Amino acid sequence: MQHEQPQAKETLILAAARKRFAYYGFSKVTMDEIASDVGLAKPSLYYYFPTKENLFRAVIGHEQRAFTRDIELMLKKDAPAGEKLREYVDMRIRLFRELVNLSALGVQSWAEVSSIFGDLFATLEEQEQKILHAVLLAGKTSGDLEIVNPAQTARLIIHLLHGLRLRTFHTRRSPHPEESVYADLKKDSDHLIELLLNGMKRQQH
Amino acid sequence: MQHEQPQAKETLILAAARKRFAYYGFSKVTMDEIASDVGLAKPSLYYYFPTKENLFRAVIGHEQRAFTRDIELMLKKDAPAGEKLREYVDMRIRLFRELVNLSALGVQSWAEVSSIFGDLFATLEEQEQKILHAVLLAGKTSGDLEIVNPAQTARLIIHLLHGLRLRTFHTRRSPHPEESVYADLKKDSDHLIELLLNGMKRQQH
DNA sequence: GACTATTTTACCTTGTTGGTCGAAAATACG
DNA sequence: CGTATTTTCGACCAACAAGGTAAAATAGTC
Repeated sequence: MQHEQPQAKETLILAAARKRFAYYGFSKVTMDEIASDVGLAKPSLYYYFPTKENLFRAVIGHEQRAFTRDIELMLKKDAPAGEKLREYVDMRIRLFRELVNLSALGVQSWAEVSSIFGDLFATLEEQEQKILHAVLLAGKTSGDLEIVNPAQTARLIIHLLHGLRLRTFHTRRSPHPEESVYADLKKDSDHLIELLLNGMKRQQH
Repeated sequence: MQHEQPQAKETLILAAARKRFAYYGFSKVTMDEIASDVGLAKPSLYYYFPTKENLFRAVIGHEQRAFTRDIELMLKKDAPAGEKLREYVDMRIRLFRELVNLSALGVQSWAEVSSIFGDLFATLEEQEQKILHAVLLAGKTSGDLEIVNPAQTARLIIHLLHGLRLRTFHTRRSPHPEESVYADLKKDSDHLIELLLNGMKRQQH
């Protein structure tokens, strides 16, 4: 016999977990804290989520799905491909920033935590490939962009943007990247997109 | 033989510790992390500070001394006692907020952490008593305020403001008080001061 | 080379924390 | 009211993290 709204409790736990992970990062948050936040004893959490890692991944998955939904909404707009590309970059940096916050680290390296993300990243990259491919294809079809191979170009853009994001790990000095780190990332990313768009724009006669 | 600038290393450690304590709170910060931040191995910290608690208290003491210096600067201004009282309240709330951040808590209660503050609070309260007494006495002397017993009034004000600050612990729901908690505290504190000033203001004829 | 200051490696002890289990409590239904 | 199911919790365990120590190594100066 089902209690009313069992998923409601799961949602509460996810929200509480997300809040703490976002501030303290994965390793510094304890299951005890999350349990207290939702008014339960620690063992109760294991009724809904088998492990701490599982709970963390559920939080990440939730963020990713929200990101994907937002991207899809953005793509539905009637806008030139270039504008969609720029918008996509902004949204991707926001997701990246959020994931960095969610896994903010003590002595634990990013490598340790990225193993928890595991296949979540692979899934995200697949989605990104589809998104960018669709954007570039639409641009080619509409005549906005000159692209020989949209799929290959999409993959290159993804790799370049990823490389720019990776660079932020090598320049940071404190547990949380300073605002300037994200500002620099955005500047570089926007610059890259503008250069690529200039190269892809069909000549105006 | 002295290495160059030994206090320099202490200052670096204090700065690194303060930064981490301010974000993560006393219990979640590890000595390992602080050591890494200043490029040392953990045992090196114990060369400069005997315990983690000692380091924390040194950080708190530093904040307090800065607060006291700022207060003394403010008091040197040529301004009416009422205005100085209002300014004092603002500065005291800022210090309180900073100390709350510096000791932000996981499951650890404020009571546990306040034992670390120990005599630091007693020292601070002594200073506050002197400060407020001086302000009220100056007001009485200048004719701005009607006060029978400035020392007793100073003590009452300190206790009332302290009570308002204590209330914030019973209403908070997350590891870090929301902005609104401090906004409410400021509103109540300002209101208190205005009421007291109205009662103390010498009648204008 | 002697002396002092600073740092590090290796280590110890204790408490924390992820996680489990069995039982109790709460809820729903006939 | 009895039974079934869901949810919760106190007590507990094992592994590891973290505060702290000691001895040795390193660096600087005379």
